[in-house]
Amino acid sequence: MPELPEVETIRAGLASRLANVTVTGVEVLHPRPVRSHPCGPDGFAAAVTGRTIATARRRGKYLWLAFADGDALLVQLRMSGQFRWDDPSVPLQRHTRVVFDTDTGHQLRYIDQRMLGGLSVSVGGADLPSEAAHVALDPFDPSYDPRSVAAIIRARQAPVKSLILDQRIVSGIGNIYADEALWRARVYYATPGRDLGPRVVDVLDAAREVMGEALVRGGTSFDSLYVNVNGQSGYFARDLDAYGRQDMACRRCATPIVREPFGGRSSFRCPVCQPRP
DNA sequence: CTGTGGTCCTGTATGC
DNA sequence: TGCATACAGGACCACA
Repeated sequence: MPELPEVETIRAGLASRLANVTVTGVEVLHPRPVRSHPCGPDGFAAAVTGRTIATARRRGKYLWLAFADGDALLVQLRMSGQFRWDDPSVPLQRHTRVVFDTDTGHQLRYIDQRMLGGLSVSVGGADLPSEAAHVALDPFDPSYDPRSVAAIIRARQAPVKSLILDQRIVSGIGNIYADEALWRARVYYATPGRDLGPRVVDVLDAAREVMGEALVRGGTSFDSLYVNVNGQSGYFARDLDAYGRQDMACRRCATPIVREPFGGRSSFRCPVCQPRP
């Protein structure tokens, strides 16, 4: 569910609370989110108990808690994963899957309605888990080079939206910000990468711009499925120009926004600003 | 290698 | 009131 601005909001919240915090106990309430651990839920709990967290890091939508010993707890929130930082007296909310007790007295709680996401221990992964090494840099990485990303996109014939959603090409962009970037750049989502010409740069610039604005607002939230570690929603939904605005007036030309199926999900566009070629 | 579609899950909204 | 269907901020995998 969360895209880069939401994951970054969560990462910052975790980093500010978890530095030098030790995990004193782990309770796995549902086995699925720890399915990738070879020794099952008990093995996962044993592997994490006693670890001291140094910080929280991120690449694209991949998030991990870097342990002081060089290993890491890798987190993929996917569609519905979230973290909460709560006092143990606060009742567990529905869909709580894993509870971490810490030496601060507070609990870190992993909640995931759909359980498409998961937690895993990455040996030696404190700096960059090998499981996330295939993920490209995101637009806010100091080493991000939009020109090389543009070159990759212009060499492909797949639809531009598929390409900017491909986390191996550029990371952090999901369905919301893809539609927002394409709206800002006035590009039709199914335009082949190789037909974009100089507009590739517009799309990439727009993606970074819109995600940066969303980050300042604490991310995009429509409901309780995205909240920060305090349980609060982000405020960017009101600023969206395309996503979720079916039949509402385009903020540039007043034409009703249309929703169309694409790649098994929904795409929103302005039929005048982003015409099909 | 490239592009596409199915799949993993649960919950909610909508229509018959 | 049921029941079926579609859809949801993601990403992996098999297949042509």
